[in-house]
Amino acid sequence: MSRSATRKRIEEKADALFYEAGFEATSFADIAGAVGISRGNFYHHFKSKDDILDAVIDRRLAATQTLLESWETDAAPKDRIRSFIRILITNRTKIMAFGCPVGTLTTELAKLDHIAESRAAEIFGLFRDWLADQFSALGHKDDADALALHVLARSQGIAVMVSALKDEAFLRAEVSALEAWLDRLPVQTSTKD
Amino acid sequence: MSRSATRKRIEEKADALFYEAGFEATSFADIAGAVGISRGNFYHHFKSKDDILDAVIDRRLAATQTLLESWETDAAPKDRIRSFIRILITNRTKIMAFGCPVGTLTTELAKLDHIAESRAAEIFGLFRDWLADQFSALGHKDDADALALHVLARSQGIAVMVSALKDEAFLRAEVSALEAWLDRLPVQTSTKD
DNA sequence: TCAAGATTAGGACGAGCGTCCTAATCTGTC
DNA sequence: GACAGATTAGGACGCTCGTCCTAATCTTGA
Repeated sequence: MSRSATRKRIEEKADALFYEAGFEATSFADIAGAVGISRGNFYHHFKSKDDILDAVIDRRLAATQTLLESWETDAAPKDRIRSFIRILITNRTKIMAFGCPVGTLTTELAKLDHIAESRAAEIFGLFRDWLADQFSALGHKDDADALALHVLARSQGIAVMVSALKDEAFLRAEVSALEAWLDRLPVQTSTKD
Repeated sequence: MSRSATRKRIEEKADALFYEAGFEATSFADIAGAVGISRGNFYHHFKSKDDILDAVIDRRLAATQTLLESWETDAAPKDRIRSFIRILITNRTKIMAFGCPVGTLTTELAKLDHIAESRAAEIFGLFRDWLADQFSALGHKDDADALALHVLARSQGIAVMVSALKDEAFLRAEVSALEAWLDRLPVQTSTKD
């Protein structure tokens, strides 16, 4: 198999395992077993475990970019923000089992005092900036960033609690509450210009 | 040193290390080094690593009970809930570095598929029930539990985001927003009886 | 004082970890 | 068809893990 194809398959499986079992708890043997290659073959593609983590974070950054761009088709900013909130519903099964992939990875890397922590947190940065753009478009130029962080925090809180409670009704109730908050948010048309 | 005193010291250090480095990443050698005893001596006090985890969870359950009881001195239910919210301010340094001890432990144990996950989640249960009692006292009998979970989720979200952002200003802003939400919550005096 | 039990230190154990090396196999080019 | 380089499998490495064992030391009560 070609170098790039194998690399990609390793990244896919590593991504899933880091999410479902955690970075520390996932061994080379686990990834190799999932991919179906030998342990030794690994170092032809990645020179260390941290190297795989970097690739996984790159992957997630790219996937996030693609996701955000796909929502640009929603004309109204509020609908775009709603698309973000709705991830919780779309991915509810995985979130109930393993939490949010972004939040849980940054949390784990923070405890491990891992150099890649800040890069993992950049995924939050993408969501943050994109959400802030939407709130700006709603006329909330001054507090766009604060509103973006508020939505992120609310979403993270729901993810943490639903993975602890394993309660889908709670998830749906809190998502509805967050959407209601968004609906109540006044749309300010620019007074100047 | 007496058996109980050494046990207690082990529990204290294990508790701190599980919080700051994670359960999986903390080894017996780490705990032994922190306590100042030999590795081998461990098994006179705890028969396995899971056994220490159980003791740490017991410790946290008891500490949570004590904390909740200490807030019973606040006469008004809203002040009691405010005491809960203010943990985020009080423990801000540790939360910024390591997240919430309850949320991060349950998240890690969920990924590890560890038997103790449900016991760790019981700590959330204590906060949940206590908060629900306070909302009931405010006259929100029907949605007391939902309101309790809402406050828990908001707090968890703040903890996750602040540990990713390392931004105390964000923490304070979100705590203020949550307190403002609490202030706006109508106090309903019972209509029957 | 001395026996009995509690507590301790230190190391052995098998297994698994991340890493690295070597040799075999595959793939594509002249 | 043969050679060169890419790709692979498999195992060795040094280390650390959780666990367990044994022997030494301390504490306590008769």
